[in-house]
Amino acid sequence: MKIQGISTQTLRRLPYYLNYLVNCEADGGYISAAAVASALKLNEVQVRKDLATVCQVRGVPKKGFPVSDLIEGLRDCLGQNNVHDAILVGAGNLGRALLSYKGFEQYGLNIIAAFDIKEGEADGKKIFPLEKLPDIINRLSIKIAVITVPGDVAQQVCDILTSNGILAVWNFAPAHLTVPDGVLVQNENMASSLAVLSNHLKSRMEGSE
Amino acid sequence: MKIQGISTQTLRRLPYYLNYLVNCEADGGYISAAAVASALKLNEVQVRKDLATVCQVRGVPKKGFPVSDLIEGLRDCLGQNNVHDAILVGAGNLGRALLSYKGFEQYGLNIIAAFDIKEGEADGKKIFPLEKLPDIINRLSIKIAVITVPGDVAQQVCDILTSNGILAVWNFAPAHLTVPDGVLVQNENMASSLAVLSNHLKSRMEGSE
DNA sequence: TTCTTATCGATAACGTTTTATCAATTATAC
DNA sequence: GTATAATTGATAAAACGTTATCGATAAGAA
Repeated sequence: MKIQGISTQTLRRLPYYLNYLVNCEADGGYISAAAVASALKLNEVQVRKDLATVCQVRGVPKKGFPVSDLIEGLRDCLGQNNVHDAILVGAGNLGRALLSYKGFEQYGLNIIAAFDIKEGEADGKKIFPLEKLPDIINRLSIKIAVITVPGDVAQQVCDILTSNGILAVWNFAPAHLTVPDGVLVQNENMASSLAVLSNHLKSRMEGSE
Repeated sequence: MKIQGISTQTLRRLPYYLNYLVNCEADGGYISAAAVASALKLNEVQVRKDLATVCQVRGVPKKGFPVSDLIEGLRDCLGQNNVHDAILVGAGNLGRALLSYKGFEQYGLNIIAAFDIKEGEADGKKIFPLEKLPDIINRLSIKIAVITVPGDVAQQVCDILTSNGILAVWNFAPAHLTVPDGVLVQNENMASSLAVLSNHLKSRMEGSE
C-alpha cells in the first residue's frame, strides 16, 4: 500500500492542521474545511485537497469532516503514532541546544545518542566519540540523524552516516549536502529563514522612508 | 529604490550562494553560474536568475561573475552588512537554547534581551518579565522578535509584540499566528520539517518491505 | 585581426501549486 | 415529504517556479 506522493508543501501544512484540530475538538465532532481555512489563513480548497490527500475520511455535506478521524489520519501520516529513534552529531552550541529541547518526542522523534569529535556530556547525556557512530547506528538500526556540526565538516559526517544506513538527515549545518539516492536531506537552515525576515524588514524600512 | 519582489524561494537560496562563494574565493576572482550550480546541485539557469535578481552585477561572457561583487551584493541583500537588534520571548527549553547559540550574530541578528513570565537568568543574560516588553521595544525601537513560547500563548504574545511596533516575527512556536498587514511571520516549525522526514522514512520502509 | 568557444541574458516551454467555479449531496427546517 | 442552504468533491483556470533553448557577447587562441 503506497501512500506515496504527498507533496512537501502539503506535508509541511499537516502539523498546523493537527495542532488546530487537537485544540478545537469541542465542536460536536465535525468541522468544515472553511472553518479550518479561516483559522489558519489558508485557502478553503487547499484545505480540502490536503485533507483528501492525507486520509480517506469523507467529508459530509452540511457538516464537514469528523474531527477525530482527521486527527487519527494526520497522526498516522505524520508518524506520530510510532516514535522514531534518532542520533545527533555535533554537540556544539546548537547541538546541545537541541539535545536539551524536550519537544521532539512529542512529534515522534527520540534522540537516543549524541556524537562529537570530543567526548563529553550534555544535559545528562553522554556524548560519544565519532568512531562509535557506525557501531551504534547498525546495532540499533537507526534511520534518522540530526547534523549540527560546523558547515565545513558536514558533508564528511553525512557520508559516514549514509554509508551506515541512515535514510533521513535533518541538517542544521549551513551547507549543501550530497547524498545517495533514496536518502532525504531536510535542511533546517536558520540563515535561510533569517534571509526572508531581513529582506522583509529591509523593504518595509525603505518603503516607509 | 524598491528592491521589492524577491521570491521567498530565491531568498532562501541566497545564504547557500553566499556560503559557497565565501569559501571558494580562491579562483582568480570570477566564477561561472554553471560552477555554482553544480556545487550546490541547482539548475544553472536558476542560479543566473537568482543572482540577477539580487544584484546588478553583470556576468562576463567566458569568465563568469566577479565573486567579490556577488558576495557584496548578497550580504547587502541579506542585511548582513548591518546588524539588527532583536528580542526573544519565551525562555523555556528552546528559548534558552537559542539564547546560548552564538551563531545568529554572524547572520546579522543580535538578540539583546529575553523575556518570560517568570524572571530569571540564562546564559549570563537577564530574563525580563513580560511587563517590561513594551517599554524596551519602544525605547530601543526593536523591529524583530523571536517567539519561543508554548503554542497556546503564542498568539497572545504576538499581539503584544505587533501592537508595540514589531515588524518581523520569527516564530518557533507550533502555532499559526495572525498578524496585522505589513508584519511578517517566519515560521520555523520543527514539526513541519519532521513531517517531511517521517513521511519519507515511512514510504521508504514500506517500499522496501 | 579573425575565429572559436564558453558564458551570459532573454524568452519560451514546462510542471507544480494555488485558487476559482460549479454541480452533487445531504442535514436541517418547515 | 419537500425545500433550503451549507458543504463537499471534481474540474478548470490562474499564478508561480523551474528548466530548456538560443542568439548575443566577449575572452583567448591562432
